[in-house]
Amino acid sequence: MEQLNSSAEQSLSGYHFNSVIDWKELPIAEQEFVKDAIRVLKFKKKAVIYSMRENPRGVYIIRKGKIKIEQVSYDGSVQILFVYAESEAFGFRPLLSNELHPVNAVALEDCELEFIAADSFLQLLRTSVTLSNLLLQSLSHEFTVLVNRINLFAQRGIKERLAFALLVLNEKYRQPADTDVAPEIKISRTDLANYAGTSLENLVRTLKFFKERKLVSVSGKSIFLLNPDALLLLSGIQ
Amino acid sequence: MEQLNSSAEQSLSGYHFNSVIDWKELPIAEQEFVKDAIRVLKFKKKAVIYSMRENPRGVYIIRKGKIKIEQVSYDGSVQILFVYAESEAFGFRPLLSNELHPVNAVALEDCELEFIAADSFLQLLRTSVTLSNLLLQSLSHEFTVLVNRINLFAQRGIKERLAFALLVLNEKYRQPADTDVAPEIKISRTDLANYAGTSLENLVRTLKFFKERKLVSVSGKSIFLLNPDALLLLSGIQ
DNA sequence: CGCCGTATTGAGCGCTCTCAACGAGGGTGG
DNA sequence: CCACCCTCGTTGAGAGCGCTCAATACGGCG
Repeated sequence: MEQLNSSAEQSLSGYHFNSVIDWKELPIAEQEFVKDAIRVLKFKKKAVIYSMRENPRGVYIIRKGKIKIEQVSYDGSVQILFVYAESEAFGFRPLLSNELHPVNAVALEDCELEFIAADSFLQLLRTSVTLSNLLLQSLSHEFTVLVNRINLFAQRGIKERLAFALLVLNEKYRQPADTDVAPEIKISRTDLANYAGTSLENLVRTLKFFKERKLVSVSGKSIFLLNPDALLLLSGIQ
Repeated sequence: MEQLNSSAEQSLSGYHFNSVIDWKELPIAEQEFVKDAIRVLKFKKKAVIYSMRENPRGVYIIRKGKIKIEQVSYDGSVQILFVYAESEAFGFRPLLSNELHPVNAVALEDCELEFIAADSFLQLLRTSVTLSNLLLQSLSHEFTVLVNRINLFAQRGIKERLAFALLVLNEKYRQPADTDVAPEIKISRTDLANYAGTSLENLVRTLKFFKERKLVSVSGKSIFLLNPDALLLLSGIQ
């Protein structure tokens, strides 16, 4: 299982990103600046961290918990775009392009977030070439990922999209030390449906299809991938 | 018509980008560096500028003509992701994130491109804070655009996707001086289908639907938008 | 004039959505 | 402690959208 996992992981690289800003790469002085600027915020499960059309207030870095980034359309349909896990940063992009938030950020679990206010972050950015380059590199990679995802949504059916969604979530829910254990993907059916871009009913049916073929196992709200390689094949992303 | 056009244009901002690097914002010395680094390349219609899985060779800026960025899946299906027009830059993102090209770039018309080799571009980037910031701003905006497009493809039907596609192309095909004339969108049905993410036959049918409702007019391969505002409503992106 | 690539139209099928009913589980108040 | 409710999950049936296959029309070019 573990070897299979890692092969799936590799093929995913163009389809998945960790939005991590590695502060350790900054000069010491700048690291100190960051350390001083950080405040810690706590959010309960389902709490809204920010909403669409708000002004961005700063950068958030996840210390503990997971959050979802979603977009709600005028007709009420919800699309979950990303799930961020420990040590990932979010909320800063509209700061850079001077726009309003295009999405909601909502806590999937109880969360502890580090927060750096917009002015501190932008002040640092103006002076730090290293930070600029880190962000550039990260944004460029994410561009590739998003392009691949557009293709996925434009061209692929639900089985493929769900297979893909599960593979990505499998990485997000992996515990740092547990590379050799199948992660426990703990997410509501509704959220999973909105992430895969389908209806709740269809999601349940497709999940059942996967279960019958021993690709996943389900116990309560938790999903475990039994055969990531087969899912990768199914997702048709290679 | 013109007022309608400009209102559509505004609402499109979160769904559309001009990938322009404004060299004029750089210090004079850097502008000179760029000027010396540029070579001019010519490509015939349908010529491939670069292909998926190739190493990125440098930055291209369009002096004349239009190009399409497309992704081809293992099953042969093609998704056109962007169309770039005069003065837009492309091909540099995988340079920044040190990846292979995830897409093909193909000339839609006979083209004249300015080319800056990878090492020159990266050398400039290492020293130029202004360039870093320009790119950061641009990439962040594009991130927003892509996020919105994922939503579009994941949640919307063909009418909506085509309406949206036409609105974006309308901007791409607009002549610089002609803000008061409906642009002539000159693109093959197949390309348009691949851009809207549907089959050729379905595209033709949907286009006919638009024609019958006086939303567009067609003469040969050229399409003119008669009622951008109605298309905007139809696309449901407001 | 005939050929080839492109565009258009029709018919039938399969996937996915919606609507609707039912089941399971957890929390709350009587 | 149990009955109830409320949310979440599951299953079934039917409708509609969009796809594929196939046939026909159009238009430029040799």
